[in-house]
Amino acid sequence: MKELSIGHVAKQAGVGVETVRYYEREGLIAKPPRRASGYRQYTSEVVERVLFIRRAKDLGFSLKEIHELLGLRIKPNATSAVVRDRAMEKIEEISEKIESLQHIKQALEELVSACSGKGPVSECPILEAMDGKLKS
Amino acid sequence: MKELSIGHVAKQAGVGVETVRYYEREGLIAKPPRRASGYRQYTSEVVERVLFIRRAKDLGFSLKEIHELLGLRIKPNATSAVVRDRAMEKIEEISEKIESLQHIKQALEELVSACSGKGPVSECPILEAMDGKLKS
DNA sequence: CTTGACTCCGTAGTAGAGTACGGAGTTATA
DNA sequence: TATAACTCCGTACTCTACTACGGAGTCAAG
Repeated sequence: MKELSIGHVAKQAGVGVETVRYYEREGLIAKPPRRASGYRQYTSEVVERVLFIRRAKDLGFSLKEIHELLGLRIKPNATSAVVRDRAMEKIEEISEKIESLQHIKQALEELVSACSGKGPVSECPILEAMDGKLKS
Repeated sequence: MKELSIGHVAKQAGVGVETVRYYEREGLIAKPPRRASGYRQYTSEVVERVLFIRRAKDLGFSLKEIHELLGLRIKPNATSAVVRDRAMEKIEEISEKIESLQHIKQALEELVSACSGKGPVSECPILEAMDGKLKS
């Protein structure tokens, strides 16, 4: 567990220094201790956290949702039904996302195999390849 | 195939009228024919298209990426290697998204089952439940 | 045939998520 | 120890994706 400056964190997480400061302001990462000089002093855990935020953002979660996601924590035994329910909602939401992505992926795969010969033989855009998959 | 006004399209796709016009301006949906009065005249296909855009946006694709996605079309036989490659890139990208979502889902599931007793018994937030899954 | 809802257009405003700036102090390395 | 690179902070700017406005024309239900 080495001590990291904000620049090191940023580089390791693949974001800009300003982004790290921004996430701190927004409460997505904890305010780290400071050196005498006022410089922020991180441990490598924060790198994981930033990577998680980035990934989740890429998956269509807003920072607000990510905040919620990161805040979900359950004390074993003292199982708060509220938190549990929030977590289960999230799981449901994520399952739907996975399904949608699988549909799009399938459509693209059909498209790549030259639409497997079926359908109007002219152009074959992705939406046609998706058939009725849009309903789900 | 009934004729739809912009308001009907918007309602059926669950977006605002302004959003439909915006997508038209951005080239995400085709400019529809107009009545004598200048009113836009749609077929229900555009509803599918808007639904697709919405779904894709929810999955973390930008409108620019969605534009590309919608533009992917392969003429069977005249298989343009370029388009094919773009499609395969997208497939790869989507596979990664699915994997990430599965990791987050898994972590949430562990969390719901009270972190299955392992790890520091105190709080058990999502990042701990994700172990080293962040690497992928 | 009226009248309330709908549509037209261009322009302007907003929210979310960064990104840039600039002057002053700090740190690492040659 | 000099000096380049890094960090501090607050504020302001940018980009994306809408969302609202307003006045004038159009449509459709009663």
